[in-house]
Amino acid sequence: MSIHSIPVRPVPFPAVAPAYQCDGVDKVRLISLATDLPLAERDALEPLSRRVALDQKQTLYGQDEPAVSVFNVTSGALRLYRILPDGRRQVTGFAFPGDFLGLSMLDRFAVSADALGPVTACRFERLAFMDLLRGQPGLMMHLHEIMGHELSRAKDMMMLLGRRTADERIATFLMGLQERYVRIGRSSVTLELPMGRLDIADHLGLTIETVSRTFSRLDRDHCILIVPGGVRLVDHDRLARMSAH
Amino acid sequence: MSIHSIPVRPVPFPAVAPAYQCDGVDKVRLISLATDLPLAERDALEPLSRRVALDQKQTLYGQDEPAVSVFNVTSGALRLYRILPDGRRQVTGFAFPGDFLGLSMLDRFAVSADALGPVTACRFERLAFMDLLRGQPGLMMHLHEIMGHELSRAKDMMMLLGRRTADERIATFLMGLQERYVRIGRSSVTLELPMGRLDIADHLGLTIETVSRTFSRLDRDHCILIVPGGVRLVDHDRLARMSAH
DNA sequence: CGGAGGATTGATGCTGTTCAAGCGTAGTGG
DNA sequence: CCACTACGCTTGAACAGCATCAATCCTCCG
Repeated sequence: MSIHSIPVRPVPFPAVAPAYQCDGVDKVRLISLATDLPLAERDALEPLSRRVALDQKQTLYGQDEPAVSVFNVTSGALRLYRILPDGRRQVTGFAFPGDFLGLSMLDRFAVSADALGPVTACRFERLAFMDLLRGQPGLMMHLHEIMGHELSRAKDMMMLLGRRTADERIATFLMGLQERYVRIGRSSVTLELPMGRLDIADHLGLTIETVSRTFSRLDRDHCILIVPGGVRLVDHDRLARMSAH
Repeated sequence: MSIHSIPVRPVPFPAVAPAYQCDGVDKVRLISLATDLPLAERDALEPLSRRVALDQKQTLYGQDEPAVSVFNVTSGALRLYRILPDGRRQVTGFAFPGDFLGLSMLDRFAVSADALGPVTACRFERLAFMDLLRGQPGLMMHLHEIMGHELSRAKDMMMLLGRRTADERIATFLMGLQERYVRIGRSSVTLELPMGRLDIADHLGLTIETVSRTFSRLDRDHCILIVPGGVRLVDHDRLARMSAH
């Protein structure tokens, strides 16, 4: 088999070095560099934190469990979801490096969270975290602001789930994911999709078949290119028009 | 026409005295008694506030407008919504006495808010409000918690919009509204519906026709009783089962 | 009485679901 | 190296739930 017969199979996604390793030599940074937090505030938090590592499919916490911890994701991706008694599932979102989980700091978790692949995060004991915040109004404000953005995205999702077609949902999802990847400094030509089709379906309020069909059609129309483990956004403009904000 | 021939038309909903009048004699309480806030914290806020009054259909603020204010509703009801360029609308929620609006305190409002009927609210200048919070970590925490609940309800909405049938949506909506009315101390036998069918439809991701048909069917099945301006929840258990949490 | 606006009801159609089969790749063991 | 399985994804055909279009009704109000 000559070197030229190597299949066109695109290169796997370059492994992004976990953020906590990017910082320097002697000091290990636990809180993801992708966070919105200023350095000083991260420094205030770090002493409280402990590392956690999860393998694929392991769960970080379950819905309605007592929320003893707050988390900051440092590498990998998680899915956040709720399940109805009869098994119907709504994936409320996905978490990536830099994201905080459990920020609302209620007594119990509002959703379940499990790992889509290997994940590292740092964990804060919730009560200690809250004590710290009481003395750091600036940091508290900042976390409040982050939560405000989360709430705003939740309203985007309501619009998407309540009023948009399948095509629009998929397009919006892809564009949104790309935007998020850019913010955390990942290459934006090709989108890694660490979640499966079923996760996407349960996120967008569709079935796996509809997701698959829509992906296929977008591929056929040269709007996207389906590659193993992700998609390449080919016709960015058309996607943007479809997601029609 | 004898007194007995007076139509069975139920009595109009008893006007709930605006909360700010319930407080005492010499001191006018601006912040709604229905708030979750402890008295001491309300006292800290009040000096900053100014009353606002709206007539039906007047708007309190528009989506993407610079958010110069934060509000606390004292009487009446508002609808909160977003609109797509092509006119599709998602009503993200309704606001009742005690509710805070604009609590995420981002630079711009995430949704539009307008009055479903006469409304009074109290307005806080956002920056002054934030300054005050910096000195009141307990109050800040409290508002954060309120926002946490809002986020949790937003996730309920995602589940509802993404995964539930029309019947379930209506049942869940009615049960949820009742629960809210109970919390703010309103009679719970008969539900006032200050919003129109179209508002409900745009809230639940349905069309006005589907909402109307579902209401009619529930009425026919003696599950609810449609009365002018609202509904009476007759078969509470069946509704609860339909909303199937 | 007449008009306006919201709500209801009916007939029809479409989008996305459901059910079912087939495909591709990865992993395993002979 | 090749079966064999497992799992996720894709594709097709038929169906259903809700949307759309359109007409009518009801109630409030001038």
